[in-house]
Amino acid sequence: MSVDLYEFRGGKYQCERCGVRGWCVGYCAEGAHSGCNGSAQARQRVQRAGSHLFRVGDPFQSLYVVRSGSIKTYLTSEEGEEQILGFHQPGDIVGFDAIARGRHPCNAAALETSSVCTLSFDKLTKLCQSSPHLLGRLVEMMSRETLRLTDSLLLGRRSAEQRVATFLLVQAERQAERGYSPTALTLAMSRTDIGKYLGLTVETVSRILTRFQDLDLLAKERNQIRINDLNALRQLTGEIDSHAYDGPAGKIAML
Amino acid sequence: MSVDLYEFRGGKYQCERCGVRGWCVGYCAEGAHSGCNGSAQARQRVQRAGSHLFRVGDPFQSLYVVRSGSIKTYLTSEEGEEQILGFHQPGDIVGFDAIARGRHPCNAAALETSSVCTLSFDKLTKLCQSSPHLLGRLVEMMSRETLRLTDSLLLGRRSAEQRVATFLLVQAERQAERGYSPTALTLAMSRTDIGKYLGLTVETVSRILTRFQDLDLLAKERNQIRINDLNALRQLTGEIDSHAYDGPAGKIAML
DNA sequence: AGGCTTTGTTGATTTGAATCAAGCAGTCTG
DNA sequence: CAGACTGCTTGATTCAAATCAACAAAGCCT
Repeated sequence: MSVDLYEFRGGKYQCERCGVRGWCVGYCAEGAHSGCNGSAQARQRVQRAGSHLFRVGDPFQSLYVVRSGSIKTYLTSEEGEEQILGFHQPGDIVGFDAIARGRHPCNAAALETSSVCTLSFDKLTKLCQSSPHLLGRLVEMMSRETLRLTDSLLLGRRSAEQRVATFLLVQAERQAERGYSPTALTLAMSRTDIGKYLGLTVETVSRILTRFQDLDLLAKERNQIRINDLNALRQLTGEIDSHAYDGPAGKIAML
Repeated sequence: MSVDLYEFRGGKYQCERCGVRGWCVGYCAEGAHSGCNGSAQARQRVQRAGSHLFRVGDPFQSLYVVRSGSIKTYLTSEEGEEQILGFHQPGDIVGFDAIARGRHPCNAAALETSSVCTLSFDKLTKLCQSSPHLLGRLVEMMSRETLRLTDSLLLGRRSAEQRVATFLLVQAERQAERGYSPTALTLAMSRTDIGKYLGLTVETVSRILTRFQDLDLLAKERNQIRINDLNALRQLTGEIDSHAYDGPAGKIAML
């Protein structure tokens, strides 16, 4: 079985040197832990900017682990308006929402050139039978997804300013988790996409960002944002419970 | 092991005559399906109106299956404002969001006298090792939860009128799923709670309900709502994709 | 380079829902 | 039973964000 691993880019060997393996269910599924004698045969795949991993209605075969780049999931209303459900970055898993009905209930597209690993869901569940560790990991990741969604849900009930401030801090925190500077952000998404994600218009997002700049909380230049005052921004979120993305023990708290 | 079943109210015997067993992971866990030789030892428990199943920060031990009545999950912001995350009815499972961090990230309280079954999560995961069917069911229910949250998320981006109309239709659909009339609703929650759930003020909810009544879409009297024009209401939602709660094949579509 | 499109910013105006305020109908309580 | 309370409704006013409108800057083609 482990012969297969080398037949696909993204097999065990790839996993060993993958930057997100510590987070990755796929890594466990490759037999990294005792009690597992199979492989989910993760296949690595490159997505060009704008290309789709899947679209609404596509039959569900596998979960996707983002290895590099970023992916957005979204829905389009019949009036043609796009609603962005989430931005997914390295280490994130996309596709849990498709399990229940066997079809993807949303679209997923790459925001920039990205690579993802494809995890066969059938194989994954079979492997869960022999690996309690993997099962725990899978269920934990799904639970984490409900936390992320709950956070987004609550964010939708806050003011525009709070939404934008929170968005920036979450981006900062996620960069910090991955060892990048939390103050020098490179946004992979357009202002329009930020608006579609936060449930605001582009104009509002733009206005708030310039307001933050005028207050010297940040400096912006195209998709580069330098955060000058992380604490002030944190005040503005009016947040209590950012419980998602708490990965390596909320690094940003110390910043 | 199966001796235990009768030591708790809600063991196998109870499950056999439980109205929600068709939906219930607990029922599978009680050995209803081949390949399962253990029991999650579901314990039935009665909750008085207003009493809590758990509160934010409580250690996570088990999932809860609603058998009768209704449960709300909510968070309270530091300003003391309540945000309702969901209303949970018979057959629903509460607590998935606690798995990731081992603590409940929200509160759960009964809206009326309710009974719930407690499913030990430890035992459940152990049983999943021997029962692929149970594992599939658990993962499916968790996926369904992400769909529910996504729907709530999208609902937050619609107009107040669309939110209220959608809320009523979802309630109607859920009653229909359980064999009750989809047009004669008995709301377990107050207007205030509806507002807290939809991200609107009580006043707005009240105004919209009276507007619907003035348009002869419904008749309301206290917590009793009779829907007169299901189709008109459906038009008002402006909805595309109500993908959650599609249980027994969207019965309401035929109404 | 010059035209074209896309993306972002800024300003003026409108509007949907919140807020503020008051009253009413149940129902709880001493 | 009176008074207080709670839940619901209705009206007047305010306000935050959407909409409408214009323009600037950056990328893209030939």
